[in-house]
Formats: sequence, structure tokens, C-alpha cells
Amino acid sequence: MTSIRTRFAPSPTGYMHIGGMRTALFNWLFARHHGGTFVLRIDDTDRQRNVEEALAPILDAFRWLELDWDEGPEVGGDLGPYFQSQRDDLYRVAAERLLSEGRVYRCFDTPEEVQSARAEAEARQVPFLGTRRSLELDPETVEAYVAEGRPFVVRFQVPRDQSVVIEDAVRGRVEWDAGLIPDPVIQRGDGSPLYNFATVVDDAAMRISHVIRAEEHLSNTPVQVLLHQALGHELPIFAHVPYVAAPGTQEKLSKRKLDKYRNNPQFRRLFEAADRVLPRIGRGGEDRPDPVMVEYYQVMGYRPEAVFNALSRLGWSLDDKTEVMSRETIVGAFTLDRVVKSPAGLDPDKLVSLQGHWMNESCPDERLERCLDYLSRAGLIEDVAEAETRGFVAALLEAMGERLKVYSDVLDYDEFFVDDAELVYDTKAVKKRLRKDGVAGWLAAFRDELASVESFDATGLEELMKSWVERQELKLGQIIHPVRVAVTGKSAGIGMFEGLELLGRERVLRRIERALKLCETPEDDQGAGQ
RNA sequence: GGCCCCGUCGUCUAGUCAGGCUCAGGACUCCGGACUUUCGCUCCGGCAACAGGGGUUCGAAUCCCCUCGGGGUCACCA
Repeated sequence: MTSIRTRFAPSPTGYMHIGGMRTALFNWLFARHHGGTFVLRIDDTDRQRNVEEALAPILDAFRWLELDWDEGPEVGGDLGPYFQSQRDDLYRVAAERLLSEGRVYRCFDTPEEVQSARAEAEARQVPFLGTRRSLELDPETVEAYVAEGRPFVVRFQVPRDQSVVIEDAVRGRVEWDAGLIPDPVIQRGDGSPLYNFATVVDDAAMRISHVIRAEEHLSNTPVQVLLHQALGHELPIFAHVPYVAAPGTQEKLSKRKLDKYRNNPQFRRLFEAADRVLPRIGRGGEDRPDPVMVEYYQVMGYRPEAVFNALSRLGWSLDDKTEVMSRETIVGAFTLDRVVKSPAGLDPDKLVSLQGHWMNESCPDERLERCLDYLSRAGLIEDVAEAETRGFVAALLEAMGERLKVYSDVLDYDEFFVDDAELVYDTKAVKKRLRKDGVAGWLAAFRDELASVESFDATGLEELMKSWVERQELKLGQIIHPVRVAVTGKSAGIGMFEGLELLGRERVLRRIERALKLCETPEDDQGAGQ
């Protein structure tokens, strides 16, 4: 058996599409599972832009998910070059050979002529097959046209008397009637190749054994098969995997429909999280990543294992119950016969859930480094190297525990970093916990306790509050909630005693002082922030 | 419109090729409850699906036919 070789061939578009990433992942998994070779080939045929710049985010996404490529940009390989823009000679030679063998022909129809022929076919409600007018030209005429510089494209002459059949590795037998296929252009007037042709030439030259790609390419397949046959290539095995759909739909996930996705119930939380976080870390402008891009998940602080895990489950399953899988498990189990045929909607809820799992698996040191980075970029801390800061954040993370779902969640706890005078109080929390009869008195009394207690640690503070409550004949809830709101501005958060310890006596007392004023202000006062 | 693909809980899916083990299993979401100072976590419990219709068969989510629905693609884009 020939060796397993798969490829992914992205266009340098400046970002990595999450759906494309899933397809790339399947190619990578298949190669790794079989001990084969994974090739990265860059489809930069008709790009004017700076390829290097537009390719960088794509390679970054591969690196982030640790999908290494055996041949391709940066690493090279024996069957390069791996940029299609550098493979023009190969396409030219192949086209010339087909021309000399009479399998392709020069078509002198102008674009306008082609278009009107197409319109006419449409009007008559018959399938459009092209004119083949140029096929009737005698060789001398063709020579003369070429000599006089008349523009032409090269078309493949589809053998219309047959059907094309593939045995697709995920969809089974698929058949087309070649009699319905118009002659495709394989080379433009300027000699540059078209996608279907370049792909066929490259897949064969790079000895790709399995063409694993999204279903949207299924309709390109008969042309490619015919081209392979004309060129005398052995056919690769095709595997058309479902495309990744927008959450809860069957529609292909598309960057052009972002506005629509904002209102998608499942997608919404991802957009809202981005709205909260990105502006604070300087990514809220033009370069703001969106959930269709792999970069979004990286920037928001997801773990690559989680995205890897979630992507692998989009259209593939290990069995009837396993959801959480390490990359080793997935590589070990990945086969094409367990890929489903129907479109797989991206499932943000599932991704978030998986992320929670993989975050818990991460080590405290890494959590600390990543969170320090977010805090620093948001301007909440100055020096990430300072020992005191690091200790403080480490303690906060310890207190946060599993509340940290993605790294950027640490920004939700900014009350531990802002100046006491700038602490923002949640309006609802103030109304519910501070503006109640008796609260001001209890708060003031407990403040005095805090001011005089010896050690200001969580355990001691808890004991203090409990005994104080007993003496006052109050219930714990009557004081703990007001204190929480008074010192954090919020009604929910980490364990309150840990919070008090983290803040320290001075800051706690100052904040309670502020809160006491809020207790007294009338209902309609503007003193409390949102 | 032509061609092609797909159609199991709200979502991701198992089961479909080799019909009975399935009045359909898991996970996520959601809803209850327990625990907790709040949130979260965890633990219990619950709602919830074979697109429809005909066949074949003792028996069909699984095989056949039709219908309906959804999607992809129809370039001198990739």
C-alpha cells in the first residue's frame, strides 16, 4: 500500500476560518493516525496581496493548536515548492502535454460570447455545456489566431459519453453524468492555471493519497477526476467531510454573515464576551477577532486542547459516549468511517463546557502567567514581574478556583485592582443589599470590629463575623451580603472572607466607608454606578 | 432552475452498511432539587428526537419507493 499523505491547501486570506481549521484538523488527524504525512500547501495563485503577511495568522493558528506539518512553508520538503505561485512551470507543462494530446483545446470565445451562450441556455431551460465553437476551427486557423495574438483560454474537453463515479470515503458511491459537465477552463489567457487544474496537478505531484476536504468541493470532484484520468494519474481517495455550519443551522459558517450571527442565540454569548473583553485589551478596533476566526478563541483565552477537542467532535465521534478527549486519544481513534455526512453546526455551548474541563486540567503556573498578561494589557496591573503583584494574583486565582473558565475571565474581578474611590457599585446590588433598614447600622458596627481585629485573614474573619452575628442576634446573611456588596460592589464573586483578606484591612475599611454613604442616599440618587 | 449531498432530543451525536439487544443511548443547553455567605463547582432528578407517507417483513430509526424540508455547487474564484 502506498503511504498515507494528506494535505490542507489554504488561501492566504489573513485569518484562519474555524471551519477550515476543522477540515485541516481532520487531514492532520488522519495522517497522524496512520503514521502518514501531512502537507501544507499554499493556494496563492491569484493573490496580489502580501502573501507572507496574509499567511502568518494561518500558520499561527496551526501552531496554536499544535498541528505540525511535515512538508510546506518554513519546513520545505522533497516535493515543493509548496506555494502554488511558484509552481507555474508544472502547470504549464501539464497543460502543454494535454494540448499536444488533444485532450484540451484553445477556446477563442470572448467572455461576452460565453456569457450570452450561457444566458441563452438558461432561457431555453437546457443545461449549459459551452459552445465548443473553437473545436471546429481547423489547425491552420488556430495557428493563425495564435500567431496574430488573439486571446484564448485553454479548456478541457470533457469526455461526455461517460459517467464519473467515486467511492467517497465518507459518503460512499457518488456518481455524475459527464454529459452534463461544461468544458472547464484550466488555463487563463495569461497562462495562469485555474484552481481545479492546479489542484489536480499538485495533488498528483505531491502524491496525496487522500483528499480530505469539505463537502462544498464535492461538485468540483468529477472535473478533477476527469483531469486526473486525462493526465494519467492514479486517483486519490476522496473524502468529503461535512462543512461546519453556523450554530443551530445547516448553513455553511461564513464570515460574511457575522451581523446575522450576533442574533444567533448560541453564538450571542461569544460575541458578548468579545464586546466585554476585547476593548479592554486593545483588540476592540479594526483587528477585532470574531468567533468565525480561530484567533478569537486564542485571544479570548481558550485553551488549545479545548478547541482541538471541540473541533474534533464536529462531525466525528469516538463512540456513543466519549466527549472529553485528549489529542492522543483523538489521534489514536480517528478514522474516516466515523465521520458523519450531515453538516455539523458549531456548538459554542459545548465548546465552553469542554473549555471548562480543560481549564481545570491546566497548571496554576500557566494560569498565573496568562492571567497576568490579561490584567497587564487591561492596565489593571503595572509590572507582571513584581513579586507582590504575582503573589496577589496567584492568591486571587486560587480563590477564583473553577470560576475561571477562560483566561480573560480574570478581568471580571477588576474590583481587586481598582482604587477604592473608583470602585463601581452595581445598582441592583446596592438597592437589594445596602438600602435596607438596619444595614447601615450593622455595617458601621461590623466595620469597627474589622478595624480592631488582630489578624486579617480569611479564617479569622469568618470566626469574627460568626461570633459577632451571634452576639448581635442577627443571621449571617444579614451582614455578609451587605459586606460583600460594600467591598466589591457586586452581589456575586469569590468567597467573601478570601476577598476581604485579599483586599486587606485598609482598603476594606475605606470601601465600607463609601458604602455607608450609599446606604443613606435616596432611591433616585446617582451615587451608585451601574 | 440543473447537478449533487443531507434529514435521530433545542444543540453535538450513538445506533443505519451486516433489520429484533432500543416504546431510541450519551453529552451540552434548559428546568427542578440538594449543598453553599453569593456566584460558580459538584451531586441527584426532569423535559426532549427517528421529517412525512406508502411498502417489504413475524418484526424497521435501520431495507425499497414517493413526497416534503434543508444545504452545497453551478466563474477566465479558491
